[in-house]
Amino acid sequence: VNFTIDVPAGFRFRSVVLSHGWSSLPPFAFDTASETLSLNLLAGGRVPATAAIAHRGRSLSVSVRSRGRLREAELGHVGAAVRSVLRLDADLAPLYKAVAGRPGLAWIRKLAAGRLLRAPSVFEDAVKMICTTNCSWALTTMMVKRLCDLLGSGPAGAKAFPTPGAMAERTESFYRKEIRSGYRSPFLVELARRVAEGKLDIERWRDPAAGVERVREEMRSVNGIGPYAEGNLLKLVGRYGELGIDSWCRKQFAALHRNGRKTGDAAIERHYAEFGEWKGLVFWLDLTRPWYEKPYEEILPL
DNA sequence: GCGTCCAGGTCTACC
DNA sequence: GGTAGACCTGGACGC
Repeated sequence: VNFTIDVPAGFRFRSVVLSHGWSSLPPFAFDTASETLSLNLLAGGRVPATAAIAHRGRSLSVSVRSRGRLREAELGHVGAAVRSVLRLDADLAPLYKAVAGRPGLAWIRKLAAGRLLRAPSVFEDAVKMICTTNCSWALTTMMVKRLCDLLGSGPAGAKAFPTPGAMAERTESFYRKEIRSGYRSPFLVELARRVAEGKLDIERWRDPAAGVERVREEMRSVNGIGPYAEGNLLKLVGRYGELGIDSWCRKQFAALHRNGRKTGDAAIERHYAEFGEWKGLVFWLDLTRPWYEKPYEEILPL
C-alpha cells in the first residue's frame, strides 16, 4: 500500500536522516542509493509492517508492506508514526530565531536542521539510549539488532522493535547471554516491567502538556538513565534545555572550538548557555555540523 | 596471539 | 555535593 504525506515548507529529508545515529540503527535502515528510510513497526500496535519512506517533490512517499492486509485504522497509525518519527509537527521557528545572526549557526536554518529522528515509541527510544551508554556504536548496534531479532515481531530480517511486554517476559540472564547487554541487563528488565505493568507511563513523556520537571524526574527514576541519557531522551520528546554530553561530544567540542584542547563540561555548558531552552539542540547541531557537509556514504552508518 | 584501553555512562559507597 | 571504583562487551592498538 502506498500513500503520501505533506511536509512543512522547507523540509529536508536528508537533515532528518543525518540528525543522529538512529537512521542506521534497527529496526530503521537507510539506503543511500535510493535515499529511502525504512522502518519496521507494529501497525496499530499489532501487525508487523515495514514502511519505506522517501522524499518526492513536495511530499513524502510511504510504501507499506505487511503479510496481512492492513485495515484503514492500522494504515492511519503508520502514517501518524511516520509523522512522529520524522518530527514533521515540530515547530522549529523558535530555534531558528535563537540562532539568527550567528554566522557559525546560520547553516541550521538554511538546511532546515533540528528535526531529530526518533522511534515510534518513547519506550524504544529509552531502551536504545541505554544501549548507547558506555560502549562503542558498533556494540550499540549489535545489542539493538539482537533485541529486534530475538524479541521482535515480524518476518526474519524485518522485525519490529520488541514491545515492553515481550521484553518484560525475559530474565536478566537472557539479556546477558543472548542480547549480550552486560551490566545493562537488569536495567532493561526493570524498565520493560515497569512499563508493561503500567507503573511507568513512559509514552506520556512526549505529551507537550506534561511538566518538564516531572518528565525529568521520571527519566532519572529509570536505572541506567543518567545525565547523558536524560539529556538526549529529552531532545527526543521535544525538550531541548539539557545538553546530554558524552565522550564523543567532548572530543568534538574540543576539535571545533578549542583547537583540539580538552575542556571541562562546565565550559561546554557556558558556551551554549545563551540559547536557554534550545541549548541542547543548538549544542548537538553545532557539533554534528560536519555530517551535513558530506555525502551519505562518508558518514553512514554514523 | 595476548594484554590493555576505552567507547555516544551510571550506580553505589563513602567522604 | 563531590568523587573513586566497579561494571559487560567488543574493537583498536601496542607489543
